[in-house]
Amino acid sequence: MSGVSAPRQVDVYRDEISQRIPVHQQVYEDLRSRILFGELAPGQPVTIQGLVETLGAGMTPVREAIRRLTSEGALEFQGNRRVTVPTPNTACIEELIVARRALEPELARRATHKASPQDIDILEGIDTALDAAIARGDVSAYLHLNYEFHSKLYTIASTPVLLAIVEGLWLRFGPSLRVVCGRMGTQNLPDKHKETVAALRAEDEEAVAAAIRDDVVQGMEQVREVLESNALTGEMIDT
Amino acid sequence: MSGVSAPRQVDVYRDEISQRIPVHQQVYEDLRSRILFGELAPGQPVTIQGLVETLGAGMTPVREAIRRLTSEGALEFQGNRRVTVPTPNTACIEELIVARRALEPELARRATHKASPQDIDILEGIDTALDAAIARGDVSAYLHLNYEFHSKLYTIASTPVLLAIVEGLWLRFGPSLRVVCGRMGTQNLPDKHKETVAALRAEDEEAVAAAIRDDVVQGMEQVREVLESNALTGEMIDT
DNA sequence: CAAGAAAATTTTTGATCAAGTTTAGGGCAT
DNA sequence: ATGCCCTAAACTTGATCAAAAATTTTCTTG
Repeated sequence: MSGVSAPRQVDVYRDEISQRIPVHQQVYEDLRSRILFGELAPGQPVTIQGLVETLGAGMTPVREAIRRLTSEGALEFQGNRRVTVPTPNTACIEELIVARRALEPELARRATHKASPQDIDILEGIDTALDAAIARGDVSAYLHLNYEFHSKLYTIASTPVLLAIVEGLWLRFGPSLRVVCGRMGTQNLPDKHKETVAALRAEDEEAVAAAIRDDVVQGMEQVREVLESNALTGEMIDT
Repeated sequence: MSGVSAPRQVDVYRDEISQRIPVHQQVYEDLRSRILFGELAPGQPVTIQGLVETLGAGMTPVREAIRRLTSEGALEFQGNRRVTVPTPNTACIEELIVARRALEPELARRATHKASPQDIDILEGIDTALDAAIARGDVSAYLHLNYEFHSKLYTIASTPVLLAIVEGLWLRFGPSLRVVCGRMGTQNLPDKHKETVAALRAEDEEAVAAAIRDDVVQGMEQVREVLESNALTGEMIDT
């Protein structure tokens, strides 16, 4: 071809801003966020073609995202080719409690000495915003900020394997958290974030681990309660 | 609710013979097995088109299988569109030790009371075959049977969430086990399977958990040792 | 004649493949 | 050693085929 002095068409676009993110990655992140924060309710079916139309993406990327989320437990094969957001039962919640209680304090412990003062400030800032969200009854903001607090803390630990496991756990009970808020409101959602921040400032490993353990157990117990009362009242899976 | 809901859905004969397994599932299982048992070495690149040609499958199913395994930690994005079998470093092994030590004894404990005499017989049979494999230096058989022993035990626990997590852990250190065997042979690979079986027969939860804990720690320490000696001797990792 | 259920048809959705487009990495020339 | 170009591989789309759900039709029975 000629093009001796021909400028290449895509020469400048390769800056940092461009960041060619593959479509399957975008779809994955979008779906993941919507599941994690309860925008897709438990039991809700997720169809490939529906996502293709909604997101305007091709079929293969959507399939890849669904496979990925299925293997993370965020979606569930419903027997015959159907995929839904899972509805955890009591036994599942029990397992999640065991796993979170075993792993998250460990992550918190490892984050203790690695947390810089700025990190702790950020965590405190998240918690402040979280309190504000609770005060005005903003469920979505509460869910996002609560996740952000834990995620930030665990990221500080710099333990990628443990982090991946725990993030997978959050995907499993995330949809239920919104149901809990719908039942109990945001007022009765105590946490141990201030204790966590104080223990981090004191660099007290055990105290950080204990605060996170209490936070985790407290939160999961509420999920279990609401789940059991839901199972009793009626299986209303309305749209 | 429409109370009719007559079970007019006649069960298709698909139970026994038909069993139409999707291609993406077959590819997933094939790849998973090859990674878990070290047929794909750590660091080895995995290309989509290579698999398409090797397996004779289409591109979409292969992509789905790779996404799934990537999200399970069995494969790894190598930055720019490249996928390889991960090469765990010491920090990664440390994390795996923490996670396995936290979760597998818990699974074993829960399996104790659910294990039927037949289940225990099966476990003992696997261990006998395992000893035979060690005696004749059959690395592949050793790897398969060792996995089978643990997998069988954890399946008995009937805790799907914990099981999924632990199987994910196995995928991460599986490729390294073959490297360990290549270094140390099969003779010096002690386990605590007989102690486990005896404790199961006695229905002694704590003893079962302790045996599995020792087995896990013992095995992972060997992985760590070989990994460190490998890191010292040959930096064969591409820059 | 009406009502309900079984069967057949339609329609929606999932699974797979093949072709076109884009991008990263290696080879080659200067 | 540096920069351009070319190849090979990843990414994406659209089309096609098969399977399952929804709907309609028809047949049987009270």
